[in-house]
Amino acid sequence: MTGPEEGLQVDTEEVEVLAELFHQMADPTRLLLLMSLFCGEKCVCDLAEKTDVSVSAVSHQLRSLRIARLVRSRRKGRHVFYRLDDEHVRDLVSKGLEHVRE
Amino acid sequence: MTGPEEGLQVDTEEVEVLAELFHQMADPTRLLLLMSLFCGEKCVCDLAEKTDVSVSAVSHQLRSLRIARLVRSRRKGRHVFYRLDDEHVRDLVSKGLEHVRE
DNA sequence: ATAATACTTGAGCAGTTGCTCAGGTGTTCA
DNA sequence: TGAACACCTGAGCAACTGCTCAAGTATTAT
Repeated sequence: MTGPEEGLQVDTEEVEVLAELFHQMADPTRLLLLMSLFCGEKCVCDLAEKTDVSVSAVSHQLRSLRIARLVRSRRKGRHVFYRLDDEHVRDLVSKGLEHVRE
Repeated sequence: MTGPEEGLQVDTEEVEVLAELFHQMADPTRLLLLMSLFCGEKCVCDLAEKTDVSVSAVSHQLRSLRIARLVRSRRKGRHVFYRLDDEHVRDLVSKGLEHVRE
């Protein structure tokens, strides 16, 4: 009745990796940062200003997102620019938004 | 360069609701429960057995998923059967799985 | 009524999270 | 070189999470 997804086969590690992906998107600050990067790369101080979160807190969260490979960074002079690392992330957030907007 | 999603407009409450949705899918136990419900409704003891988590822990997590409207329950005799409340959840988990499987 | 089964719930606790604060690194410019 | 700017990082702490345990409710069977 549900199509080809009957009997979905997943191992424990796969579930944990997936949970970690959702975990990264499960915090309002990190989610806001990801959404802010939808329209292209931004530096830390821009992100801090737009999200109204301290530079330090933003940096901590970006580090978390970077380690989890949801964002990528590059330095240009004194600024470090962040961008989404993967279009899947954009898809997931968009799908989620569709859901909460019904 | 990113299409119609430039300048994505979201208010604070919307971000928090979306974060809460991802939060529900961010725990390995809850995620496993959701995946177990992909092929149809199951009672608590079946879910506990299949996920190898105690009945009490499963019940606590199902309660959380129920309050967040990711699952729905119905009693039939001594058993309580749970099922996904929304096809969006299936979509999100499937999309996420695609991502972690590259 | 009594017992057994299936599930729920509250308390308590160890582990985790996300923030601030203070100090550090890297880069530019006078 | 030294000051200013942009960012990173570790420590510490209050808040939150997910588990177990013990006790509860709901339903069925005898």
